[in-house]
Amino acid sequence: MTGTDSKAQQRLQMADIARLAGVSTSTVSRALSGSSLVNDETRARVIALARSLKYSINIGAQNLRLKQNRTVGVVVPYDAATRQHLSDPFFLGMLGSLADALTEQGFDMLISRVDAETLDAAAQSFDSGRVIGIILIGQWRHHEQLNQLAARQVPIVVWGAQLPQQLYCTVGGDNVAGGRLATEHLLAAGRTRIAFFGDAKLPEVAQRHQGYAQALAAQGLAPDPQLYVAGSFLPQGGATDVQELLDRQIPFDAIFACSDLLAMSAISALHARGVAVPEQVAVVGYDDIELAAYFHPPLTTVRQPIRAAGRALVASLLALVDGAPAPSQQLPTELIVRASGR
Amino acid sequence: MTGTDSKAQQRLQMADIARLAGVSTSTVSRALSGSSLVNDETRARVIALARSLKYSINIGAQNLRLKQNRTVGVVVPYDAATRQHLSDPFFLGMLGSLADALTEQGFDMLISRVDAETLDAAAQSFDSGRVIGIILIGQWRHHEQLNQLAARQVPIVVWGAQLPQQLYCTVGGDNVAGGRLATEHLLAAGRTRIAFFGDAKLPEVAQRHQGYAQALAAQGLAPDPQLYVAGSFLPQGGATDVQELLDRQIPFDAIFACSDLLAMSAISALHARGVAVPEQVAVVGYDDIELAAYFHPPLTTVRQPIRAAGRALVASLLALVDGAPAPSQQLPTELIVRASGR
DNA sequence: CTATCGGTTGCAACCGATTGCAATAATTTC
DNA sequence: GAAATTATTGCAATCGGTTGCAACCGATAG
Repeated sequence: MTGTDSKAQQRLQMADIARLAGVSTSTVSRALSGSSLVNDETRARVIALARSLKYSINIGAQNLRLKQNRTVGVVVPYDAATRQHLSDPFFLGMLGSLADALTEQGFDMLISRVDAETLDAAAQSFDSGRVIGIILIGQWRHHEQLNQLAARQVPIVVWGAQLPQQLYCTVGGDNVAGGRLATEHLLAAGRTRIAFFGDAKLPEVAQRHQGYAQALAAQGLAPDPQLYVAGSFLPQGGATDVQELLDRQIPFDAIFACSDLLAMSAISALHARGVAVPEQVAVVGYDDIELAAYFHPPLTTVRQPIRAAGRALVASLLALVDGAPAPSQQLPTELIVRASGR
Repeated sequence: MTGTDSKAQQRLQMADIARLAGVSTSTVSRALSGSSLVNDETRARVIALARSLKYSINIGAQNLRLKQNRTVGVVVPYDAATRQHLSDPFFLGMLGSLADALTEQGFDMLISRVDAETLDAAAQSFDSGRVIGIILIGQWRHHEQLNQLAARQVPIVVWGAQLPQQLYCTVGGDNVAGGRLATEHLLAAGRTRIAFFGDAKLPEVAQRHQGYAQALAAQGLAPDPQLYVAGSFLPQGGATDVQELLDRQIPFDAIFACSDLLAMSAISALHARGVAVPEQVAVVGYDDIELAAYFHPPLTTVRQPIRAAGRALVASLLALVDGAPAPSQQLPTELIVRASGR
């Protein structure tokens, strides 16, 4: 049996402290909450006793009575069909940043991996009063479901792209600008056949592609559909994408990859085929994960503002919970120039 | 204000469903829990009503009444001094694996980042009844504190190395074997000056070093202290380690790095200095993160059994919670041979 | 010596669920 | 047709805290 019930071992509770201190639970409660309605001497005695016994107030009971809650749900959708992890270090960074921002505000973080197809299940933790709101990392293709949740008044903030007719609040990087910056950099390096790696069915990628197209257009170039490769976000994605281009003998002199992982595996595949990076093919990634600077060659990439993102997501969610409006926002992205994109 | 209190918007509760269905809360409770004490027709009506209103039982209240709890705390210690993330993808993998294992068993996962120095704070979520037990990733140097928690009967399972006089339960890879496998592989490739990258103050690393020494000894070699470099686990760690060896002009023809991240950044630094990998210096990593296979050159590494680890950690914790003994265990590690170690 | 007052404390109701037990209605048995 | 049995349902206590209100204390004032 999965032992979740009481079991023999009694947990210490307020009544125990009260008995040992020779006062009522009311007094203990007041003493521990710092109410001015208790004698200083009594308070000191109670607090000392509680501390020495490592007594800690039962948060469940307290929340129930006070109708409050300081837990936020963080949902990471995953693809149940392939049972694949979101193995991108970018996600860990985001998770860490959220954890920092939430801790800073005194909130706990309940993580759930939710089958991307039944996103509705995520809201259950809200309906059951488990969490006061939900932060969702990775909007993927669930625009419609997210709208429904928002319409149901579920406080929810999503990391991703801002879309038309969107009822929910998003916080995201400026993907169009990111795509433009990356592409402009490659163009400035004299590259013209720039391959685009990323699945434009995902809103964020679509926006990056838009920036890519803008930058090309500014040089009087049109995106070549042959250079668009909608590989997956899996690590091996970049490698298979490269292979596809080479196999189909499509000439290219640069790659803009929609994640650093993609860029790294692409570079690795190029090396394996004897193609020099950046001499023959320049590569720009996206995210600026920590390893990017220590890759070979060091990765030129578009930095996502992870720390700011965590704070912004949390701030927006708390605003929503308070009934305040939380407008979607875009955080600035920045091109980090290293060797791979030259 | 951080909006955590009730607010105007009333949450639906059982009494509401009861009123709308024209029955008492007792009946609603029984209907929803599938008790045989309600008329089938009534149950159907109540369930339909609850579903259509998206009513979900308040878990806090239910837990209080039933004295149960299906939440597990996952603690990731971090270094408050440097405020640095654990940016290793290995951690994300572990987190994902834990999430899977816990979800499978119907448990929720509460994540906290705890200042590594005040690990005791982690136990607070247990003392307050928030979680039924704690899984800690990364034992670092907190052996003593962990022992104290275990002595206090806090159900806790740690991912890490098994140490003498240890009161708490650990689940870990077989680090000695891992270190031995890696080193044997390098020796078999004809390397003899094998540098060791990793801080042996960490128990897991110490064991890997032990395996390393064993493998050397089997060939009649002794570890050269000059080849031991206790760099940090940060991504740039490998780079600085390499630099140190080169600067001090210590000859070496191989590196055994205690994480793939370390290995990758070391390789990258070697490339930058014009040292060919694996021709001049062979490198073996540790963890087998997903990117390892797509690195250039593809990384030879010791695979940590992440999926099994998640399941084992959860199983041990649940055993502990049930009052059953949970012996520490070591999971087998495996050498994954790719190009970097040849 | 009694009324008043500020400082402390405890009683009891309540948060939203669950469940033993009693009450009621429906059904069976004699 | 009355008694006994069974099927449903609701009442009220309970989980571990919090808090309005009343009670109590010694002390000061009149």
